[in-house]
Amino acid sequence: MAKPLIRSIKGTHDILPDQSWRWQQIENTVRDFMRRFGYREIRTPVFERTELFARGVGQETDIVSKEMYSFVDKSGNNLTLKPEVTASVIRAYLQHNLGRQSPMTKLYYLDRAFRQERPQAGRYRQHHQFGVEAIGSPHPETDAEVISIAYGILKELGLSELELRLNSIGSQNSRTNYRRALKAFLKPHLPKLTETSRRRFDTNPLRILDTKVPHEIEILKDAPILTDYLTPEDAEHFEAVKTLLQTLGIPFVLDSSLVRGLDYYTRTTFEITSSGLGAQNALCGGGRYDNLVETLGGKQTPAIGFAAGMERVLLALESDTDKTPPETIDLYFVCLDEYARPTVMKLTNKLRSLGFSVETDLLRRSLKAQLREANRLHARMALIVGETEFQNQTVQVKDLTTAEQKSVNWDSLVDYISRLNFNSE
RNA sequence: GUGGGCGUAGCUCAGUUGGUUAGAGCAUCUGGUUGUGGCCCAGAAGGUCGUGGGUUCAAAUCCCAUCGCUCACCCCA
Repeated sequence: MAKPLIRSIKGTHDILPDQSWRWQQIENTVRDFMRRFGYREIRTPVFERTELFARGVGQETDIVSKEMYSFVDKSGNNLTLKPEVTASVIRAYLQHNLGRQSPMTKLYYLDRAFRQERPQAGRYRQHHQFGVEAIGSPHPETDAEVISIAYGILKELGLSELELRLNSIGSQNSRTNYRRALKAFLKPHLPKLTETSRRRFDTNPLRILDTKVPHEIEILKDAPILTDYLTPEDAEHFEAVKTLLQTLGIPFVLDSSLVRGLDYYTRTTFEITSSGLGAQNALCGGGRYDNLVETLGGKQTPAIGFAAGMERVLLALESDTDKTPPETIDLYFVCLDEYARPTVMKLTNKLRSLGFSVETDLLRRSLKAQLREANRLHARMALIVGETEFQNQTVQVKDLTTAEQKSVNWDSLVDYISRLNFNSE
């Protein structure tokens, strides 16, 4: 009767020491990139009032209507593990009046999101994202800056085979025009459409463009194109974004079917995909959301942002290269004598406080076992204290690459080690 | 929610048409003379063959169920 093991929740994963160094690498790159672009970190709680997402992301979206982890707490509050982070960031922006401090607010985050979908390659129930929100400017330079951050980070992380897909879904007026045209076009085809598409015909016809059903894609080939229905202002904005991207040397392809599943988007939408990622090939998605701040109770404030999926970045990187972690330590302190242990601990901590990475044996194992361990950890030097050394107050310092060994007094050990140059590999 | 594939040691996998003590490599541990790592050699430890039923003299192997993992649809990071 073995006790049943408790496993991690489906669609969630432990990040073990073998992998965590990769995550740190990405996080460091992101943070440094954001610093250079002048974005400051914001951290928001893992859960929020359910209403925030219902209002912000949109009641009709799949995310809100069927994928959220929602629950009622002991006080009767309706709460939800955040399924995306933009709504939380804007909530915080409004709650703390960040817009009053300066007319332009540039924020970034490293966070997690939760959605109860069926897991598959590149899609998990808990996933990690990094992203930015640039709040306050309606101008195309902001769009270009945000896109260039997304593109730049992915490039800097070492990804190739990237494709930036770009579209404009226009403002409210453009979409009203287009919706009318699209519905007129689709009406005669209605009987041939799938049930979901027929439902969307009434609730959200633009989402029909997202279909992956072959015969629907065929029908939609002749559908009116949204960018043809943009108001002059929206068209001008879109042109400016494209020109800026060209100036910045960022290649893109136009994709008029790029609608995206969150209701708050306006004007510019974009996605960066990576080939060789399987079905979930979007590394990053984002766009402008000029009405969200107002929807959440603030005054009309234009904004744009993106979110990138860290798990997918990792997947894409692995198919690119497979580097091994650069794990190595400076010193391994071998102790063979029971009475010497306190002294060895003291010297070890002394060296650690000076910045050296030092390991010691915690299992009271044999000399042979300890040296084997030192070797496995790729220690540069082994320090050995046995009965003789303890009595003489010395340490054997052994270079593990050359096997040379030297006796050094306790008093001069720190000096001796400090003089060694560990940094020249 | 719908479909496909897969579940044998920590990891990667063998396992003949059901047949007796279920194997290998890597990793781990201990030794190869008394206090010196890597390479090599020897040995050890580690598995209720995902779980539960069924068929059979006999099941890792066949059947059913269940759970888990995985991929795709859908959706999106």
